[in-house]
Amino acid sequence: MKHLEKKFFERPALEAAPDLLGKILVRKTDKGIISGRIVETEAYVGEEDLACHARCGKTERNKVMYGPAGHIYIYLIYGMYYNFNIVTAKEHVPEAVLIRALEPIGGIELAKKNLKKFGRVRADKDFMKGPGKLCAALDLDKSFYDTDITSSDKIWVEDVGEKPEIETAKRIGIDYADIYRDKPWRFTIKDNQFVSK
DNA sequence: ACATGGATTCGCT
DNA sequence: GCGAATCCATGTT
Repeated sequence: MKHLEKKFFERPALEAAPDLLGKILVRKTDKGIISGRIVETEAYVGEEDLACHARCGKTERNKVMYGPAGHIYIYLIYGMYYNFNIVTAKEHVPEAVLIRALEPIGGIELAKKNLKKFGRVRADKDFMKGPGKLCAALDLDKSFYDTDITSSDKIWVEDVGEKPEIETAKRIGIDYADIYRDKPWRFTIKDNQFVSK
């Protein structure tokens, strides 16, 4: 097992997003370790991509996307859920990969406890399915904004050498994005039950 | 200062 | 399938 290095993220999101499928996301808390296999990602590709938060240029909220690859872009959406992204490409190029779903591997009881603490979300078998629940289960919040995932000891990605069969689909929840809403920039592991709808 | 709306999820119809 | 919950960045008074 090796941790993904900065080099992995220093390329276009459209290449890094499908490559992250089958990798293991590991979250180390003071109460224990939670891990899961990445089964669903989406690519957000720069200012031209109308679904990307960088579509209106650099702002206080999205500035980390303009920074170095491998840093975490996490933000609150709809007042109650966090979304977890990893910045890709190079500095000044605002691209990122959204992690949408994990297949639980380790620390499942701890993850369910985190969800329960979060309150609004049920801790059922789909507890890492969907970006909001995923962040709640992993106890991720704004304090991880701009964390370097390639050097942090609290969260990292491991390469287990798996090459899953990949499917592409349209992205979710971006109906406003005009022609970009139909781009096949969502990547999933084929036939995996933990992929969200 | 205030109004607006979003890369979501749940629960009810 | 639709509305509510609910925060904060952003754009407009």
